[in-house]
Amino acid sequence: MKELLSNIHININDHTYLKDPVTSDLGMRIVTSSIDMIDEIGFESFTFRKLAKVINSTEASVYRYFENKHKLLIYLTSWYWGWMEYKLVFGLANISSPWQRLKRAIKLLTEEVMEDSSFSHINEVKLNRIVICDSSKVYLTKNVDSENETGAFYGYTKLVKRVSDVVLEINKEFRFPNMLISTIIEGAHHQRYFAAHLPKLTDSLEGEDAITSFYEKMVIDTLGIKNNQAVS
Amino acid sequence: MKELLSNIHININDHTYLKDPVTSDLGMRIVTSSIDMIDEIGFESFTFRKLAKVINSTEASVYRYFENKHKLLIYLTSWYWGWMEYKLVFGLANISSPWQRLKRAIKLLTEEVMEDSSFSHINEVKLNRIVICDSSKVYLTKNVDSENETGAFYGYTKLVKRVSDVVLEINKEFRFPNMLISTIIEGAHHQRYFAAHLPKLTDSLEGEDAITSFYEKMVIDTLGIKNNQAVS
DNA sequence: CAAGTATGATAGTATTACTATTATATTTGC
DNA sequence: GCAAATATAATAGTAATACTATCATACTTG
Repeated sequence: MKELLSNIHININDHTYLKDPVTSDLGMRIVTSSIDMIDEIGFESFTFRKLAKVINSTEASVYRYFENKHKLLIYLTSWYWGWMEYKLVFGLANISSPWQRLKRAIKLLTEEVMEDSSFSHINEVKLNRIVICDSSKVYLTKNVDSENETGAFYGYTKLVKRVSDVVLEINKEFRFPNMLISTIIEGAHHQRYFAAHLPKLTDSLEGEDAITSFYEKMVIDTLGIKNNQAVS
Repeated sequence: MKELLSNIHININDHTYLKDPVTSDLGMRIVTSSIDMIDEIGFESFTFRKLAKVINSTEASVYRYFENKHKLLIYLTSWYWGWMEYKLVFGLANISSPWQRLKRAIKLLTEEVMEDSSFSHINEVKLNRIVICDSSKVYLTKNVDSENETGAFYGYTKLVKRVSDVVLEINKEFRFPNMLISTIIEGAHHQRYFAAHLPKLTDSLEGEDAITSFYEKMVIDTLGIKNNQAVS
């Protein structure tokens, strides 16, 4: 997937920024360094003032790109979901068996993230950690509804829809496709966090990715083994 | 469950407060009104200054009970998990069938919360909404590890342990008991939030609690139907 | 009734989350 | 190659937040 497409670009809803950061050097530095900083000191301690200092710019200049740090977080998480969707579309291309498609999708959504050299200004490993810690903070606020109207969570819902459509390919009578997929996405993130910080809330297995194993088993069992080619 | 036990008291780890709020009138007002306010304006907008005004006290007095609003949130969520555990113990008393015990536990953990008149200073319906929106914010910070050491999340882990023990009663070979239970607790909360604000991420059913139905099905299917008396 | 404890009143500080203004580069269009 | 537009830097300022400190008073308890 690396250098195949040199000009891939993840589209982000333009309500999240005031000025598109990919259109300038300063914008790229804002994105790159904000990822570094949020990963390092946490979203709560992160401020535009600190960021400006690191990138040798000013607070006012950063504000020309993003209204506030919350909007910047929406931008970063939207990028992440867009990136995941792009990886999903690639990963499922030419795979015709619905069970295989679903298993690949689950793996992608739950496994640990590796760096992707296609996007030099974004460190996907760090961004993944940010998504795990902070992505729920973008919608767990009193402004969800108005922000949702502006399309702030479009990338996330689009990804969920795409995977739940695969679920429906397998069992079109299944009544909970979106619940199933959003449960595994959020669940896998939580479990990775628990594994690192609150191990009593999770389980680990020797020499195996317990999280991916669990969610794969869960989905297969929940969808039923009737015409299940999943075991193969 | 109402007036059976007039002196029930939920024990909270004393690292979460500076002065136990149940020991004074001011303390009770802090707890009661902070629940009202956080539910109404959201945790981000909630400040001790605003709270003090509402309870006719001062910022400094509130600070004598809680170090900061984050600690207050830990107190509130700990109370909630303690309360859930108390309801769980009650709800499972004298039920000997493990499957019945598990089904009752899932129902309790995933269903909508009703008010409990045993605790007059706490509105459980509002507190449940706060837990749904804000409980993850207590551990999704850079201080998790040190706060965990002080026992801040003990109530939550204890509840998860108790239910995962029921899982192991049914299938002691099951490799993911904690993951399963923490997934349904966090999952059910998320899904209720999605149902209210981001409906594309969930599914709803006419005349039925889709969330409880889904998680019950999920757990039953995932644990296997071998010696399953669950359907009965 | 004295001594301790809890609360209230008031004030003050550092930091955050912005907004505004002006000057200086840099790019682009002709 | 130059004018016009645009982007950024420099600086300053404000309101709100998240506290901390001090002192007076009221209330409780031994």
